[in-house]
Amino acid sequence: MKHAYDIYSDRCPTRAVLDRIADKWALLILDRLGEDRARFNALKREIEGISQKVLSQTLKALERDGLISRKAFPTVPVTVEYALTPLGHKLTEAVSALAHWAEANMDAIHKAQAAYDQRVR
Amino acid sequence: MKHAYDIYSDRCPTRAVLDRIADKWALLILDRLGEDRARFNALKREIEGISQKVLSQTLKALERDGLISRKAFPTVPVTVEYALTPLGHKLTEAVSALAHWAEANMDAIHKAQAAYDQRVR
DNA sequence: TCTCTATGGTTTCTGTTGGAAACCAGGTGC
DNA sequence: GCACCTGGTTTCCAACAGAAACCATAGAGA
Repeated sequence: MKHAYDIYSDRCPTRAVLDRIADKWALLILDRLGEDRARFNALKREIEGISQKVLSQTLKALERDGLISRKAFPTVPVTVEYALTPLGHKLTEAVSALAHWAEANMDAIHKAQAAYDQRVR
Repeated sequence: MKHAYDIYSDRCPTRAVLDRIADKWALLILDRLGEDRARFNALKREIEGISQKVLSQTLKALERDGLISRKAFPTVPVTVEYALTPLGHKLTEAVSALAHWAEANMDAIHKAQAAYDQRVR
């Protein structure tokens, strides 16, 4: 057995991790940082719709999990740069696949939704 | 251009889709149905900690998006079977990768968290 | 008959969360 | 002094998640 964890188990610590990465904003941040490092306000601008609070919270959580790194430069005004760690980088393949699956299969989903709404109405 | 969608854009419909699949319970359900079809109460038992309400809601949403199918058999008591559609099946590779990344990298995350908590304390 | 089981849900209530906006600290230019 | 840049934190309210109760149907057992 490679590891004793079971994602289906209530008490398994992997659940807490899944809960964190199975989050719209965390996924978008990881996907964006997979392209290149970025600063706080750049993330805020590029990931449209994210609030400062949620961005700040999510970055902090991702940093605590060792998925991203935070570097502050004593410039004026202060510059803070976020980047993927090696651990986080391994994640981005899966994350990227998920994010871009949504882009690639949007049409099929639209059709399914329309069909469902017609059936159920 | 293969498609005109941009996951980083606020108004892009892919955002709604990402919001739905970037959900702890939806991911676990999809991952579980990737193994084999299952009935309502089987899902409820196997995916520990999910409530009936959330399971019901999530299944309904996934069905509307065309990712899973629902079949009701007029047995007594009624039997309802959920399974992946072809569209949903394409998703499970990415979903599975995400869910099992959490299992595989739990140790590294634990270490990162401990290190972070020590630094920040 | 009356109760207990099972099925697959819906409803109700309450605590936690998410997002919008305001606020904050430090420093520079006008 | 005043505005403005950075990267945040705080405040407030509406929306959501989860726990528990409830529902309809029907078969088994006492």
